[in-house]
Amino acid sequence: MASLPKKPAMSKDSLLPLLMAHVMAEGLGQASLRPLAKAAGTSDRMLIYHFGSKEALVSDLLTYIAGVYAGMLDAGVAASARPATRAELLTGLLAQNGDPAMQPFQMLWWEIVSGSARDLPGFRAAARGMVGKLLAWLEGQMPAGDPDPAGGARFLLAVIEGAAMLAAVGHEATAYEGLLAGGLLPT
Amino acid sequence: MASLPKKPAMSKDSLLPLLMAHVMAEGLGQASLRPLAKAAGTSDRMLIYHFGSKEALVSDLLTYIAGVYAGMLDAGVAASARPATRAELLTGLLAQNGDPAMQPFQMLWWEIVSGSARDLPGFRAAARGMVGKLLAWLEGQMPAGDPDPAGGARFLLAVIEGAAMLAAVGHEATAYEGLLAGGLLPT
DNA sequence: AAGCCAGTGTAGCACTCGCTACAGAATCGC
DNA sequence: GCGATTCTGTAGCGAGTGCTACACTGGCTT
Repeated sequence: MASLPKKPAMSKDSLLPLLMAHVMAEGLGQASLRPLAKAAGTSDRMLIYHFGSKEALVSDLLTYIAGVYAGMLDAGVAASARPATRAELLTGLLAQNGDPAMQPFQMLWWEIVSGSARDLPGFRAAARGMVGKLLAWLEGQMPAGDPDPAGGARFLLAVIEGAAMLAAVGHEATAYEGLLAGGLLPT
Repeated sequence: MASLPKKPAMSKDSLLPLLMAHVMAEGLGQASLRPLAKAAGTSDRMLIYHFGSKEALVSDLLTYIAGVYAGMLDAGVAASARPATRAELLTGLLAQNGDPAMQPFQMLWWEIVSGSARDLPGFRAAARGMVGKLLAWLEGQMPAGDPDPAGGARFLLAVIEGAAMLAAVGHEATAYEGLLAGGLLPT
């Protein structure tokens, strides 16, 4: 016999990817149980059954999303070529953030930041974790001979997040001009 | 007799400050008509009457908030002493952003950014306007002998917004270390 | 076989949502 | 005067909210 003690046709683990997909497309704030359930092929009844409450569902979902994000970064570490300069690294990061494929994630990210600023349950932890993961990844991406990889990664993190925010409000040109004036982009 | 042509006991102009106060305290996403009306001393019925729809109300409210923000900056221009160096300016900005009194506004700001990223009606325009105003103010605040006030202001804008985001997710130490490593803070 | 219990569907509850219909009240131009 | 216009209160609608009560299945243990 296979080792299925009961008959769990669905579980948190099987639901979370589907819920994440829906939240990516529709947003976190507007997500209510019935649409979420429909996207996951279940009923609101079952979501409450598995997660206990909507609040717990959102919290679990944020944790899951943070994990997926960490996995994406880990996968990217193996694939990407180590840049030679900070400017080169920054250019690549900006290009990646600007990629249209990343936009749903960017939208979700600002919702998470907003929830974190208001300290909604689960948001702060997820945001902290994702930033921490990004920072660690960034340290590993710093150029080989960099004099201060740890500090430099933190500096670049602040800069790219600032640029991302400006882009989110339609000031991508301002961001570019700023980074240029700061001497952070290749000449 | 007083000069009341009709009897406009209330109007958009009289309502918007009260609505803004409520939104500052409670958040923009959770704001629904009945609580908003209660905070403004009216009924949901009247809010719809004056603004036409909730969407229009939010849009008008964002425009109003952007105006208030611009006014605050203008008032600050007259009062503040011009800093001598970029590092000094940045230090002052960080201190201001970290001020607990600014926190309700910071929370609201990230909600506006989130709405702008999703392109909700009115959000992008308000966010753009506020950033534009902040940028202009920042240019005026740049040190007297600065070699590139325009570019420098844009650079500082990206940096402080990145630092503000990191602070919003509980990474204020990371932001500080980054700015330090970037040589942007006084030694 | 008997009982148990995790898992699931149906129906519904109490509530809030944005918005509207309808009726009054006050003030205007005529 | 008197209709018209502007403003405001009461009541409610239809839809959606998170969540629950209840019945029922099917496989488990004993």
